[in-house]
Amino acid sequence: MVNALHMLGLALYLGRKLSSWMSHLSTAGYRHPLARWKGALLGVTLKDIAAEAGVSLMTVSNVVNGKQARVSAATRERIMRLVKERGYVPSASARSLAARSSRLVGLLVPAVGESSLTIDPHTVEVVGMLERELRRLDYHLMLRGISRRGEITEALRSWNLDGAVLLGFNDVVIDRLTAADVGDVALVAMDSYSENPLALEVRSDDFGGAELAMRHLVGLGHERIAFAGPAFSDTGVVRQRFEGYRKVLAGQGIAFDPALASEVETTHAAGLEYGRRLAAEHPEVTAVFTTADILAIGLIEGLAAAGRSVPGDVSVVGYDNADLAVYVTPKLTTVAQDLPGKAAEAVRLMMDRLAGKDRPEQAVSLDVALIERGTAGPPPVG
Amino acid sequence: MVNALHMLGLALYLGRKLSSWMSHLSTAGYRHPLARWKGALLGVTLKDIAAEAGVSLMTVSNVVNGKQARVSAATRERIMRLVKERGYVPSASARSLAARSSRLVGLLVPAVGESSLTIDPHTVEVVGMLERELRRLDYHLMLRGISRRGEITEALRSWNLDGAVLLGFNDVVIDRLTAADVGDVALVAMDSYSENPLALEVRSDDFGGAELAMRHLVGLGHERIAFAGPAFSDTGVVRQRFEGYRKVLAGQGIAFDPALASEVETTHAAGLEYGRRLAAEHPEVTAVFTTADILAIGLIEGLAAAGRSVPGDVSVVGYDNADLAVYVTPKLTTVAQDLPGKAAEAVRLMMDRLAGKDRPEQAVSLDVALIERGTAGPPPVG
DNA sequence: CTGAAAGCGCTTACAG
DNA sequence: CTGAAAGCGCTTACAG
Repeated sequence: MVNALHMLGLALYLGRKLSSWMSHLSTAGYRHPLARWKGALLGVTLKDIAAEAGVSLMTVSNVVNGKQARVSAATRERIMRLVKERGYVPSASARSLAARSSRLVGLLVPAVGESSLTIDPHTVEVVGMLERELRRLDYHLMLRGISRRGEITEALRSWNLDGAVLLGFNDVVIDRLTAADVGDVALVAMDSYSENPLALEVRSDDFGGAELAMRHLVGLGHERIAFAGPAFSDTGVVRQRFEGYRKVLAGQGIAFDPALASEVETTHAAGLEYGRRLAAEHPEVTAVFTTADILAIGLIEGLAAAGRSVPGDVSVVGYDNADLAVYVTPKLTTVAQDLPGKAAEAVRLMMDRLAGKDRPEQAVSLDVALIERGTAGPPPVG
Repeated sequence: MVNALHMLGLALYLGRKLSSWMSHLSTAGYRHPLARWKGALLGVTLKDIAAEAGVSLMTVSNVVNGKQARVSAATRERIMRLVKERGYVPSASARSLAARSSRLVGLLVPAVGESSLTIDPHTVEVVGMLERELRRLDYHLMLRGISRRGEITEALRSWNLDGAVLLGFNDVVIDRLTAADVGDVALVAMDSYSENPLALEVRSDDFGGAELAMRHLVGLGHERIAFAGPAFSDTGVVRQRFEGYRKVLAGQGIAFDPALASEVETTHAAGLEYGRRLAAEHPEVTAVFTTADILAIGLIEGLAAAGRSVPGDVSVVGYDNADLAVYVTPKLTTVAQDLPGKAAEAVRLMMDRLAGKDRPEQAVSLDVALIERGTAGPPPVG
């Protein structure tokens, strides 16, 4: 039943096409019909439009591409109408092959082996914004998980990408990219502190964000302040935040205690476990600066499980100002990044590069802001 | 400084290429060098490999595409080595143009005008899983926001997509798709209840999910149960859940009270506002079934603000089992969908269709499960 | 097992 | 303002 309907729809659609199809057959000689089935279905090409309009391919091409100066207003009108009527859509692969540009931008995201892409909420927003900016500029976006190093190059090459955004890679991965890998793709590395001149860099002021959080905590009167984040000994975003933490500590004459800096994964579960441990092992700590909201929220729950309340006993500052931050009680004090700015700058840098401009000397660094809510207060008295 | 480094890298890379480039110039006559700059950079083609190996284009093509039977083991070896050495990556656009298939799948998501894609957490997971499945099958994924109806067709056509997944569209949008729009693209409509035979449908058992939630609530002893979700008068997912709600009510001999079914947006803020209103206007309500976790969490906060506790005074059941559900206190009782199953089925249907199999008679419907946590309990006594 | 020819649907770089 | 030719890098459908 359903299949019958399906076939009916197809048949109706094919009706229109059939006559031109038949005549094509007779003039061009027999070619296995199924071989060109798809072509026949999707089929309106520049050539078709040109034939109907009685002009050359070139003229239609010029009209479609808006090279107005090259075509008279009259023929332009006529062609535009035909294009609309026949539902002509240019073939992007043909364009990409013939022209220098594919108008295709890759969004490359790390993928761990066989597991699926884990795009954190923070990244998702950036993806959505990138897509919009790029769509406005008439670029298309290709989403690709990268599980082996060589896949980056493959991705750039095979689809002849004009640009690509690297989202969430370690600095070392960016560092290792060579000119042979990159070719002339306009490559933007987001949140990277790599010095690789082949990549354009857009990031937040991570060092400054940590300073903001720490100054707030210190201003509130805290002295025993812990730090929690993933892999902060590496270079990169987390390292910067760690350095910001240490700098404020040093500025206050507070000695850095390595026992108070913990490597904690960016998950709720890891945060929870860390909270329990912290309460047990370091009861002297009155505040924690974390590098992610989700970690902070887990931490707060872990602290609560150990009988320590936030912000009464311990103050907590998160990072990212995720939606999540206002769903929990008390609402999370956190550092907000300028996500729209990040996306916009990434696209701007890419387009500048594509337009042949020189790479800027400095990486683009976006401002951050402290959002004071309910999880940071003065330390408990006594 | 940075620019100098950049140039240096480029120069080093170009070194290798330069000699073949020069000879090409002299034999082929002068062509504006910059015109072919990009080609020169990315440049290893089938032809290059064929020339180096001393065989024809076709032979290399056969090797690269794994048509083993057609090439002797010896030449295959030699060619494989060259391909590796020279870092040959096939041009996807050339393939797409020459062959019947682009190995490109579109991920089409509604975009409201100029605003950026809003991909809810639930959708993000599906995207990640789709990407992985598709990548394993050697397909690429194109992410595209759709703001006008015609853009669906444009997207399918311009990149000659083999398949596409429609994520988050209203049923009416799916309904209106014609064979001319779809062509022979393998189209999967996720979470759609459209009857359009041109789309393959994958969804959860939304009706059953509502039944599960409602039976739980009824079993706990509730009788005044409210329903909250967006646009449930439309067809589609939310409508199905609404019907499930009504069916259980009817089964229990409880009269449906339209005043207890509220149209509430799927946001925390809307949930919060709804919670306040519900507490004020319908103090008799002892339980609420909502169509989204985020709404449920807002609702719980609104209820709390009005002095009503969950689950003491009011029970709440969410939907989706978002990560969020366990971050709040008390943890959310909710209905979980089989997200990996959804992604896997979508890909399976698409591949079957691409392999020429008939469209299945039935839409694929995935099982749901009730996750009992802390927000649903017996109604207050008295 | 191997290859020469034609063509996919466009754009580029010209010449008129 | 308009168009004929060459070519982008592949695959298809053959013929040997």
